[in-house]
Order: sequence, then C-alpha cells, then structure tokens
Amino acid sequence: MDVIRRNTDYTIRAMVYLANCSSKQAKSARTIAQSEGIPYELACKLLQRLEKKKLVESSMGAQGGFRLKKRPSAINLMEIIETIQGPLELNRCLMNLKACERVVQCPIRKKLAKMQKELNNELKNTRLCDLITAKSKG
Amino acid sequence: MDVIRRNTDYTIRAMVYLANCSSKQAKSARTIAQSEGIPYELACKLLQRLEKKKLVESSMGAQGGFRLKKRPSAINLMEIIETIQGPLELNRCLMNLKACERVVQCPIRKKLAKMQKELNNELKNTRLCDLITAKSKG
DNA sequence: ACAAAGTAGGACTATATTAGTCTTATATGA
DNA sequence: TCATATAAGACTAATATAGTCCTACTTTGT
Repeated sequence: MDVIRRNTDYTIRAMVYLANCSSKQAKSARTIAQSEGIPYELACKLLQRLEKKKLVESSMGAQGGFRLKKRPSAINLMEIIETIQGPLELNRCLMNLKACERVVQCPIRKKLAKMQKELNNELKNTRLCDLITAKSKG
Repeated sequence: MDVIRRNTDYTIRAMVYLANCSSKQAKSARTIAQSEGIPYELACKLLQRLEKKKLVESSMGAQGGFRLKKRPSAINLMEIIETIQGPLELNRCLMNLKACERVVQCPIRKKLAKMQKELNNELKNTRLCDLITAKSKG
C-alpha cells in the first residue's frame, strides 16, 4: 500500500472496532486482533502507539484492554494515519528541503504541495464516526 | 519517496532536460545521466521504459541517443509517473478488489477513491511544458 | 573491415522500508 | 498466587526499490 499502508489499515480497523463497542468495557488486544485479522503482537504495538497519542486509553491486568479516549466524532483519519506512518508526504522534497536542490523540481513541488494540502484536508475532514455510520449502510 | 519515487523523479528530470533541448539532436543516455545526476546504467533503463511507452524515441549507434517523441504540451506528468511506477494508488484496495473484503474498509475506500481521482486529475493537467516554463521563472 | 559510440535488456546485488515475531518485564483482578 | 493483560525493546523476515554488471547488438566514421 502506498499512502495507507497495511499497518495503518489494521489500525483504522481497530479504531472502528472500538468505536462500535460500548466504551465502558475495555477490549483486549487479543480480542481486537482476532476480530480484525491483525497479528496479535502487531496489534499490541499499534494500540500502544494509539495510546501514546491519546487516541485510546489502556488498562493493564485482567479485564484490561483498550477503549477510545475521545468520541468518534472527535477523531479524524489524518491523526490515525499519522500516528502510524508519521507525516504524509507525496514527494520527499515537500518535507525535506535539502532533498530538493534541483531547479527542475521546483515547479513540480508547487503542484505537489497543492495536492498534498487537498489530501490532508480530506483526511482531516473524515472522522471516525463517518466510518462507522457508513459501515451500517453497506 | 512516497507517491513520486526516486526513479520517477530521475525520469521527470530527464524528460524536462530533453524538453529543453532542440529536438533535432538526440541526447545520449550518458549526457542526460551526467547532467541530471542519475546513475548512468539506471538512466539507460528509465529511458528504455519511456521509449516503450512512446514518450521518447531512440536511435542506436554513434550519434544516437534519445529525444522527445511528442511536443512537451502533449505529455503530462501522469503518464511519466505511470511509465515508471505503474498505476498510482493511494490504498491497495482501490485497485485490487480482492484485497478489500472487510466491511470496514468500504467507507474509507469511497473517500480515498475521491481523493485519488482529484490527484490523478491534477497530474494529468500538469504537462511537461508547464514544468519547463516554470523553470525559467525560478 | 573495424573501432568507437551508442542503445537493449536480462540477471544479479544492495539498500531501505515495512511487517511481523520473540522475549522479558510489569500490572491487575479473582 | 495464578491467569490475564499491557509495555516495550530487540530481533528477523519479507518486500519493494534502487543500483550494478555483463553481454549483445546497431550505427557512424575512418
């Protein structure tokens, strides 16, 4: 996968899964992993990263697990993606000015920067709740 | 690089280089490679791929080399990118339906498909001549 | 005819990135 | 105190990308 990689995909699924649960009861990494087809050890890591970014909260020990820390309407796709992949970039030179010393790249860069901005906006405007609602439709 | 990878970047530079030349005289792969900072052997391969897609034409032997096969206004960024990287995809499931069996991906897919379309349009609307003109500005 | 300057293209190697696993430690509840 | 959890670093595997090597073939000029 390019912009949305496999681990990100796993993570989005996990978040949607949590969003569909009653938030009272924490879900264990194992449950989430099994339900969403994510390798268990990997699910642990991904969930830990979500926890560090305060997208979910964890409780240790028996009956522990993970639950959303915010309402689904307060979480957008962009922050989930960036939690796992880091900043999204269409072309390395957009982020890393040193990589762009060639005159030729500049006009391209301008175009790409515009596209990048539009992409970011779309992703920010897509909230976790949008994904849940849509799910029930089809 | 993500959407535009290094080899694609090399290739765009090579095309811009050719666009800036008088089309009468073929430029050797070696000349292009040196001018644009591309490893020579790699430049050969990239140019060969452009040739197969009829974006450039080659002539063999001494005094041979490559030149654009169409006017710079008749070549867009999208075709250059796809010649090197193949079809652009934001998320694998957009292209490969089998990869998307999970209900959860569907709403995401819809969003991504829209973004993908916009991106494609931008890339198609950017012609090689746009990159040259912009170059002279700065 | 032959040497030099080119492209053509397959096979191979190296590098980087991403995904996944293993292991050990620690916390909690019954 | 045991079973069930998370925490987290180190390691390995898989994949994708970039780059190199080698041989063959073509054209031009002498």
